[in-house]
Amino acid sequence: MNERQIETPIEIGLAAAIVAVEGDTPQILVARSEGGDDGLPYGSFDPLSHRTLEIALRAFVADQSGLSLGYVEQLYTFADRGRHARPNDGAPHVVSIGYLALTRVALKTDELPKSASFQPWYRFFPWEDWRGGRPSIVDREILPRLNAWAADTEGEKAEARLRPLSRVERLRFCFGTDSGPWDEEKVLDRYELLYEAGLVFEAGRDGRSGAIDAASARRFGEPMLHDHRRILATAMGRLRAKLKYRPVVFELMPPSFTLTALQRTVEAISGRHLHKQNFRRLVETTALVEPTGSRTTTRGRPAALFRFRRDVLQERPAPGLRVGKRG
Amino acid sequence: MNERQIETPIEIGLAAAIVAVEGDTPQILVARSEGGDDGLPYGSFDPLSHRTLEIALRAFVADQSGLSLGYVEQLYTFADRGRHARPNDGAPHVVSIGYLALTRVALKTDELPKSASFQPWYRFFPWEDWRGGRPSIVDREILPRLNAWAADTEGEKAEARLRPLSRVERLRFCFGTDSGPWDEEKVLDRYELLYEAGLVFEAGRDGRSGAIDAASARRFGEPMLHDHRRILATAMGRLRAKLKYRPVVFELMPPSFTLTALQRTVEAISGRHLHKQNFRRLVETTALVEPTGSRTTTRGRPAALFRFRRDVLQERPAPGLRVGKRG
DNA sequence: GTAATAGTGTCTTTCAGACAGTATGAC
DNA sequence: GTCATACTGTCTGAAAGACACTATTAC
Repeated sequence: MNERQIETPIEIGLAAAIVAVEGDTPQILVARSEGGDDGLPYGSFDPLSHRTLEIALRAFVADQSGLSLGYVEQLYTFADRGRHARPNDGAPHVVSIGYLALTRVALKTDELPKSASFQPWYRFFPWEDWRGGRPSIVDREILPRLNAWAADTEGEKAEARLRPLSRVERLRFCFGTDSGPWDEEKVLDRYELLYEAGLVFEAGRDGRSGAIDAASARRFGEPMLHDHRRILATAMGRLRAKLKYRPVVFELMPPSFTLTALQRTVEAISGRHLHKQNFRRLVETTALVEPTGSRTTTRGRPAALFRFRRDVLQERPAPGLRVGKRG
Repeated sequence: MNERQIETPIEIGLAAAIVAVEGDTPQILVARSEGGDDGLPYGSFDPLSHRTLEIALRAFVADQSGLSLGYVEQLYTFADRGRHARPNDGAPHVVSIGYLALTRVALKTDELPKSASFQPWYRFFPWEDWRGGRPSIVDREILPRLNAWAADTEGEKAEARLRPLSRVERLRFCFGTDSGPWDEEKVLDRYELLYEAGLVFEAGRDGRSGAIDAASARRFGEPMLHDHRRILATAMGRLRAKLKYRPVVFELMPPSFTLTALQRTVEAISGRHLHKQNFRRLVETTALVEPTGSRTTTRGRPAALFRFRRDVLQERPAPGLRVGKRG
């Protein structure tokens, strides 16, 4: 039942969504190509040089950007034909493996090579930031067009075999229409819906029928090369989910921080506003942090500084900040 | 910042953990090699024949076993050197992508090719079945040896750079020693711990120093070829986790079923006993099922039959059976 | 004093976990 | 009736979600 054969040259590509948070802006390391297009840092995997995928990833990131990554997590492997290259161009087939990585240094932008920079991730996903309430782009731009798309029953029929849900159902699932809830973890589902509806730039670039013109598409977030925006969407959703059951936020925080700064960071990532009191209680009851003893001196009342309690890693089964509907 | 090069021929292998539940036994499709060793169904990916990885997976499974898969989910991509082949044998480097698949038919064993069969998954992980209370193998075989391993501070030092947790800490984390909780989702962590401690057969086979002899190692579950048991551990952990927030159990159930049968299936997978009343309330409040109207005729009081309510897919944000400590 | 930010105290609702019971069939 | 399995009613305590209030600094 085991068989093996080689037919097409295959290349393994590694793409990394490297996240840092500065103040209340989550940032993503973006590599700009010669053509001026944005993409994720990308490198190919050579099994002779590196023993594992993760080692290779850390190496090429350090090599290209000088960043030493902390937390690294594999996301997903894509091998869809037609990715990257045009069909029949004789190029090797690319299988790309997406990674999420967290780092503390978003600041030293001047130490990065010229082609690389940290960019606010909501530039690529403007509809994902609900900290200031329901974003106007959802109601003004997205939902009207998606509703029109969902009303196209002809197009729907064509995809019926592949999709268990109807267009209206998917719309409700992704965007919580009809007063349904907004689930901030469904970043990838929403991006894919917008892609299929032809609203994002990449849909037109990939030659999808029904795609809107490139200029209008720019309103639906900055595009990225290849499927890098899709990988970023996967990373955002994964990070938003992971926050709740693993203490990964602390990978993004400095060694000591105020509780407000911690809350701002969680809010920045999850794209939602949290209740201050509930958040503090949550942090307290989970015993994820301990006071350092010192305090800040900013304007207003000075805040106590805290540090992450590494002990929780062994104490509790699944420590994280289980922020609920509004925290 | 983007670069590309090809140096070593690379082969993409797909390995599938195909799960079915029969009564209260979770089963896994096992392919037996000519040598009589167990492994997962395995095929290689040819980008010319198949457009996506998932399509290729479905095709080779259908081809080899005749099974048509329902739910399919990608797990993880491994590319560790030294996997599969001996070093320097000139063979292509193998990157293998693990998949979890669920299917309803565990029964038609006679239609499977001779080399394939469904096997109870607890044969490979005897310490993971806690339905009858704490398994004796944990206390009698595993913990004594792991405690001895954790007491070896010399060995510990060698791995200190790689591992943030000490051996004792990892032991507590994985097995909930010191009256800590048992987390049924940590299947992979436990397997990797046993591997590193040299207790499982694969550790000796891979030439790990400190591994116990092959005969004793058989007590720690049946081994599998390559890293297939590791992939199976990943699949089990993922499925146990997924049960709680997505309605995946129903992929394993017949079209109509009793609530008791549903509970047995959940228990079989999660390896824990659940409270009947709480389980029923859970199912009721989540509105995941609806009565079909008919009832069973077994001995004892006849049970009402239910079917999965497909509507929940669009109604609630993350429907699943959030079974808690004891359900 | 005012502006600004930090940090409680406590109420209500929901829901997980557990108790012990009653119902309906085959024999 | 007995045996076996299906099903339910309700208590308890722990959190989630929300309310409004007090505290400490700079100016």
